[in-house]
Amino acid sequence: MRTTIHEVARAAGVSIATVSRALNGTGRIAKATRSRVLRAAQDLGYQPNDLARSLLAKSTQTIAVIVPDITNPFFPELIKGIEQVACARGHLVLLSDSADDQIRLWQDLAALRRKQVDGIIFAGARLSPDRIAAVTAGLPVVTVDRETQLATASVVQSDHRAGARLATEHLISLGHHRIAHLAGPDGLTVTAARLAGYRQALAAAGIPEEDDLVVPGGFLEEDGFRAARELLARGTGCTAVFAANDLSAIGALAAVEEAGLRVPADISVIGFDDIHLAGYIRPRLSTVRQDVVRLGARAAEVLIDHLLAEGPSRLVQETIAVDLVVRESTGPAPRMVRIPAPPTAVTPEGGAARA
Amino acid sequence: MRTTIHEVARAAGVSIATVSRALNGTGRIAKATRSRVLRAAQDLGYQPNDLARSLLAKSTQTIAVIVPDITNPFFPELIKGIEQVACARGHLVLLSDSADDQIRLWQDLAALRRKQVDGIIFAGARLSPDRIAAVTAGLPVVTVDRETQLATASVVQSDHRAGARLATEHLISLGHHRIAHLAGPDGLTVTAARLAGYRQALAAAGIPEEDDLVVPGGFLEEDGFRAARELLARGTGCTAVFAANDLSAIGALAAVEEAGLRVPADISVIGFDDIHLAGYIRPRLSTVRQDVVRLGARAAEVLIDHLLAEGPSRLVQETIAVDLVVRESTGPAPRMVRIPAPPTAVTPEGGAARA
DNA sequence: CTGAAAGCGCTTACAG
DNA sequence: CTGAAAGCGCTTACAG
Repeated sequence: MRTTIHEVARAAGVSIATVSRALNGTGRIAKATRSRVLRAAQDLGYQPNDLARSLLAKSTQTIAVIVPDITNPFFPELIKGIEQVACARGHLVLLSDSADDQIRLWQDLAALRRKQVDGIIFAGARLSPDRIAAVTAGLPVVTVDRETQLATASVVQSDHRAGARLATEHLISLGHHRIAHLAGPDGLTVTAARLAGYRQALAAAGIPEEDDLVVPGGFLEEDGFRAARELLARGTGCTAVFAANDLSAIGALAAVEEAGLRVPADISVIGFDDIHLAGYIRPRLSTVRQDVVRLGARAAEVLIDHLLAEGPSRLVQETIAVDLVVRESTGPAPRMVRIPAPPTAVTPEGGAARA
Repeated sequence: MRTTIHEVARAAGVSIATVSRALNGTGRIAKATRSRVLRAAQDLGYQPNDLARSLLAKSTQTIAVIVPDITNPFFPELIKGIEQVACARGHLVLLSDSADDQIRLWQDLAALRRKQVDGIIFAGARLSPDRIAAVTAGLPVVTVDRETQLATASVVQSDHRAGARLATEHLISLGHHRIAHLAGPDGLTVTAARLAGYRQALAAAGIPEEDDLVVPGGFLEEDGFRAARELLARGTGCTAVFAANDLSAIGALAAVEEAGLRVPADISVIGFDDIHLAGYIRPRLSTVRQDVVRLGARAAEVLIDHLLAEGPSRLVQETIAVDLVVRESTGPAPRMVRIPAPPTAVTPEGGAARA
């Protein structure tokens, strides 16, 4: 049994009210009483029980973070940023890695509410705005990478569109005309924003879009691998690829090599994110850097500001700038386009594949 | 203001005790009353407040997970496993990414206790057993990758020593004699265990150890990069490198390439972990696979079992097997050893470096 | 400056 | 089967 305020009160010979005041430094209290109480608390190893405290205060100093897949390197960085400011501002973080599983998400969300979290950071969610609203009803919410007309949520996100434009313009400036895009997962605003930026850049350069050059993909290595293989099999003669993110770019790199082509001599590849590994793999990956830790930090700051504000606070819509990082995976467009022999492309497992 | 049990009681025309029983399905209750209460709760959107519940129950159904750096791909996988079973068994996860910062760790640990978490999973901690004991006093603890004589903690971990032996034996079987080891961070039992396995394999093969071939490193790409560069500069003529983990192996790969050597033709490199990317980078990384998600799942299971057990439960000491994964970064020892010109090795930034 | 009392939102013996 | 009461561990007016 843990020591309670009653034990401390008895040991110090005062009432529990006095102990509470001494410990919290609230209200007038005699110096002597105060130190007597402090001593007693110390001696007994007393630790206040936040459950009781929170029950009164109607605040738990806890925020929930919901992510779809903590295994994707984007989210740990985001969480790092969130944790940093949460800790600094006296909050704890309750984590749910469930957003990609509707059942579990629902379950976790309910549990989180019952636990009386003060607010929620929703990252990379595939939930529709109204469902989010329904579930979080009343709780302050900050979404990351999820533009939404949600009347109750602030949004913090990187400037995906500008980043995609940057990446595409970089390829154009290297002389590429036939530039492919391996898109992100369906139904995410990030996916749409990056596609839009890609299109914008093409349009601005007067390069006509070709449907064949946009391939559905995803955020994992295997998504990029598959998408790139599909792209190569189409025989579009593209000389550059803008991948949905770094992981898919790395998958694309593997597919290109599989096809017997070289990066960047035959095909340039650029990603998005600038994960830590991007500078270590060969060829070093050109990419668009987003400051994910800062993104998380800002999300937490915005949320905690909401919590501190009396009444309904003004919602925030914040966009964070991104940078182009040029490394080795992008280079000048080749004079002559080498076309791989698609029918018998080798799979990574060593077998033969047919598109 | 959220609806409380009182509102529901009034709406259903019963006492709060009855509401409680109806909602929890405990005790005898008339069918009609029960459904009347359920309706009312439904209509009012009633959600019980777990703070009050936990105050009585002396259990919050919440476990804390403490990691040193969530950005290291090992930990997200671990957390994924933990989350899966925690969720399945009705527990929530409170996360603290503070173990590498003593101040914050201390602070978080205190906050976690006040929040009345039911137990703690301590992963990759650099804290001494007695300090852990002091802080967690009384709480069930499971440590991951941290053998400790801690009388109060169970341990779940991969078989690092066996894995290191596997990796080293693999290199030996390829004809390598001069095998280097880029060690992990100082003071971690994982580091010691992997070093021990490496030594065991050498000894078993009758290969004498050389101090020059063991280089202090770490778990990050830059650690592996630096360590490998240092190793190359020593001119030891080694033909194979067993790196502390995959990230450091990838750093080593970069350093080897920097020095103008080829992998595996000139030098073989093997890592530890089998992160998802290992099969996608070029050359594909040979490594030792540990099932980190399972590790996390087991840690959570063991902890929750402790929570459910009446009284002090028997501590568990569980070791999970690992596998050798051979890909492309390891190959036969070269006939002739190529030695790089150390004095002017090129840095990744393009400048000249001196060791 | 300090204590007795009420109350946060629940659960659970104890009566009836 | 149901309700009144006590109590979980605190904080905070309200008196004094």
